Amino acid sequence: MTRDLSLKPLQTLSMADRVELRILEFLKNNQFKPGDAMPKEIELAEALGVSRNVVREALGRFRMIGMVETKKRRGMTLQSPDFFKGIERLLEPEIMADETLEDLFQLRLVIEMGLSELIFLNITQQDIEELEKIASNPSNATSQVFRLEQEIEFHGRLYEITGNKTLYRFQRMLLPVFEYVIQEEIKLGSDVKKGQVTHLDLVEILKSGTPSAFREGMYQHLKPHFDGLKRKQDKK
Amino acid sequence: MTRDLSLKPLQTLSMADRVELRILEFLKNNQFKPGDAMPKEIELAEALGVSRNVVREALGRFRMIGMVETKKRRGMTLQSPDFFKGIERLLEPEIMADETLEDLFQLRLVIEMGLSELIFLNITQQDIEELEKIASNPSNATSQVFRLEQEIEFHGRLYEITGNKTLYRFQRMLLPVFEYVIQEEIKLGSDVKKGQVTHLDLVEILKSGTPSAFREGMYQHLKPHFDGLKRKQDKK
DNA sequence: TATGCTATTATGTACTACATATATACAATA
DNA sequence: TATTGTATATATGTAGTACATAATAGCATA
Repeated sequence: MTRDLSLKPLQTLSMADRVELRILEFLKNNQFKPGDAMPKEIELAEALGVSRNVVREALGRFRMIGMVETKKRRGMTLQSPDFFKGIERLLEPEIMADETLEDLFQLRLVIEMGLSELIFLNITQQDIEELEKIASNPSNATSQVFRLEQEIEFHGRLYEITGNKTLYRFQRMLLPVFEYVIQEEIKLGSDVKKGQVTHLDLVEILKSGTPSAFREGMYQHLKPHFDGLKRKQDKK
Repeated sequence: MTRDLSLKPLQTLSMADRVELRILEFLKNNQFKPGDAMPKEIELAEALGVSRNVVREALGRFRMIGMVETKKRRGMTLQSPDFFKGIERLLEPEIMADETLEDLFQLRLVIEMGLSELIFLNITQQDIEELEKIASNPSNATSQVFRLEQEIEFHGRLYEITGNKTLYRFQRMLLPVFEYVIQEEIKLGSDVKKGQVTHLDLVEILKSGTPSAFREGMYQHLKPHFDGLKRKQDKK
């Protein structure tokens, strides 16, 4: 008879981990808000009974996402985090596992399909004109490189229009992944077709259409990518 | 005459920053892949001509997103990053700026609206049955707390069905924000109405409908939240 | 008033020493 | 032989000290 031996994961947290939690707790309990000044590293270290080293390691994580800002003599201040700031630099498609790449590629498609409501909520006449200008650029017809550039510019503008900075940063972060995956697809010989619905078509919908219609248009525009997903799925 | 004095931001990167870049470059150039063993801390420090301290600070950032894993005597190995692992712990709505909270709340709505294609691509008969079971739970009728629980369980299952781990983790990460924002809304007295389309309605669409129909259903289901966005927008 | 100097101070970096955990090998035991 | 115990080597984890660096504030100076 074999019993289940999975007793306990028993993950002992490192000092830095625990310090991280304690600092977070401290900030919450004392109702720190963005802009507030934080205690000095030494004070934290002494209060927690650990070396300044460990405190710095914990603080480094906060710094990484912009949650604390440090200036030389002035000390540290709490800030509203910018989650993607730190990650952006480390996102190297070449190093990542294929599954993660695939996940992020899909995530981008998902978000793009969901933007519609926010866009219609915030778009101005000027936005539409600018989008039209981008979409009308004849570079579209020439090389594949230029087409990719326009692709990025057009869709980037859509994110900007939402007025959601976090969202915008998020898509900026995903850009390298997107490009990388596309390039790999091209290398593997699958021809990346253009969708039936062009950027200009999308602009037309923005002029007089509904969020719902825009979603459908966007789906058609992205259809080649969705078809790609479908093919991969069928293989399994 | 006033000239433009904005010469240069002149952001001097810290040692740790530069070490971070160098290590990343090193990994890329040598085609490191997830699972590969990395050089020891001391080796890196000596090779780069910096203290082990600085190397550790840089490595700490990699560790934070699970990009390197360290074991005691064995050293470090490169892994595929899990971006949200490190961030998850630090995401404390109480501390964040309202704008960021609002951004993340919107982001969740956006993703939810965009899930449709992935769901239809992956859903199984069993998934549908489980969703129906969740949606049929009578707790729905009772307290607001139970309703929120079901809400989380139902939507969480939708993410799982996509088979996209990154996406699933992402929504898990956003959960506290979502709950927090909802609670704040309730405190402020705005009655959080239920959408016209219920979870059971959504299940029906999954049974025989199309991705497009599901998107529209989801919009109706989330409509109270979108209306909330609209109200805020109108105030400006 | 504007500039230059100086002292102060909190973070940034370096270095050393030791603690801790674990892979590996080998011995001991049944 | 297979399992368990023991020893050792080793890379990371933590501590502590010292100094470098940058930025603030105050005062002095032109």
